[in-house]
Amino acid sequence: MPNEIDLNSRSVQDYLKALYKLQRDDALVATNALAARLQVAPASATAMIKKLAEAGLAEHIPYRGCRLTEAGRKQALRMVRRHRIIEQFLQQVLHYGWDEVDEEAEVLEHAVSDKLVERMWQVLGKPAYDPHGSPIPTADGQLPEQQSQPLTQVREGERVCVRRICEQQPQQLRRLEALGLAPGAQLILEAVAPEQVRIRLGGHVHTLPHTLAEAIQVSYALSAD
Amino acid sequence: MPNEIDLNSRSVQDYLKALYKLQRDDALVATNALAARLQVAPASATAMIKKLAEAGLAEHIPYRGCRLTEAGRKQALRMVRRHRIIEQFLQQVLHYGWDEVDEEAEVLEHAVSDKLVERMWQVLGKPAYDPHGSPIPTADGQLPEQQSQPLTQVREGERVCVRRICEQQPQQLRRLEALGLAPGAQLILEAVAPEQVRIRLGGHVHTLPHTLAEAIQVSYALSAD
DNA sequence: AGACTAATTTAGTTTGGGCTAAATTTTAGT
DNA sequence: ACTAAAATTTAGCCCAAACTAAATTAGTCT
Repeated sequence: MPNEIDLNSRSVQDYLKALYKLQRDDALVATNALAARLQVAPASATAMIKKLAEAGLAEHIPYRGCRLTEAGRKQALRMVRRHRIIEQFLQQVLHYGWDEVDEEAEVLEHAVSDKLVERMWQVLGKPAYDPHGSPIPTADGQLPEQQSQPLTQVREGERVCVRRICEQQPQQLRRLEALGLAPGAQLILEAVAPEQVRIRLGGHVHTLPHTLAEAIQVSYALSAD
Repeated sequence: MPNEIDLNSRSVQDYLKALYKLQRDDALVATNALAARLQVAPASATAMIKKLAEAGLAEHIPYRGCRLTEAGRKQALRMVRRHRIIEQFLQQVLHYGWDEVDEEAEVLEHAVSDKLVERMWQVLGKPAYDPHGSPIPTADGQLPEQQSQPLTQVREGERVCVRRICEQQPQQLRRLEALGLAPGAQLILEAVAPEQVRIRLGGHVHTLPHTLAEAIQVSYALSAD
């Protein structure tokens, strides 16, 4: 039943990854959203969606949208693993900066072999999380989830441990880095306002834009990893 | 005059590199030879040759063959540089073996950015030669040539220094490695027969097939690099 | 020189993945 | 409920780079 398709095709991989990133739970992803993400005309997205559905990688409900099947999700996770490992490798071994990493990884993830990815992962010490605290999917397609919530959801006055910084502009990342606000750091949430969030970190009080605070995932756990 | 062409296209890069490898001095390269090397139908090669000629990267003499222009040679050398640096990086940093390196580099050389290649080169210590002694073209497209000759051309009884091992099957490379016959090694040529070549290396005498001995470039210099 | 063979080029197709324009379906506003 | 706007799909096209089959040119042997 699942029709033939080239899983190694650059386009197929990009669509799967984009679909994975856009999908919230099992809601449908709009064709337009997918096309916008990939900088492609909506008609082109439709064409690819139909091919993915043919191949059993996605489910297509015409005029409503589409979502990944389990098989599709697995492939997508494979790409996410590649991407995260490559990014980390570029940073740690080749001394890339935050702002340079993503573009290069975007291309490389389609070119490296499984073997190369695993070698990089070994050289890095087989990490389960990348430097932002994002989990690295395992080679067999499992995603180690940690329980955490956005900093903006926490009660004021709570002491929390930073778990993860979700995808951000390089500039924002550098700002957090300068503050020492990285996975593992502890901080106290002082106040949440509609636009700003005030925190205490290492004896200093800082004010962050609300949108940035939303990307900071934290938990109440004391500090363990 | 030089018409537009995508220098970043995988195919274009492969054709340029193949042309460079096949070309001896400024002799013409046969269309068939090019097609065979790239595992492509002769007609496909013709089509690409015409595009390269259009773009000023090659010169095409219909029904006779083609050769690279200076511009084409420069691009080809850029690819050779990438290939050699990637191979060396895979070996030294990611612990690849001889037999695994080439396939991976063949794909990666089309995907990495100039920046990434230069970073790899730095991490490797900016080598001018790869582990076989093949020169790595410089970033601006110069090829550092060393004066050397095939082992089979040397007078019997001479003491020579190994400069370079030209492209060989992984199996042959491992054999030489086991003997300690690598660039920098010194040996004495004992005898050259039509099929076999006898050498003395590190106090032992070994016999090599003539074809393998041809791929060993040596010089009379005492040992300096 | 003539004629056969091998090499090369031309002509016409295919495939993947884009595109625009037009048709269709869904959604929202009154 | 009806209609206009927005989203989506269909239809038809383009381009790069491969292919096969047919036509052409070069080279060699007698």
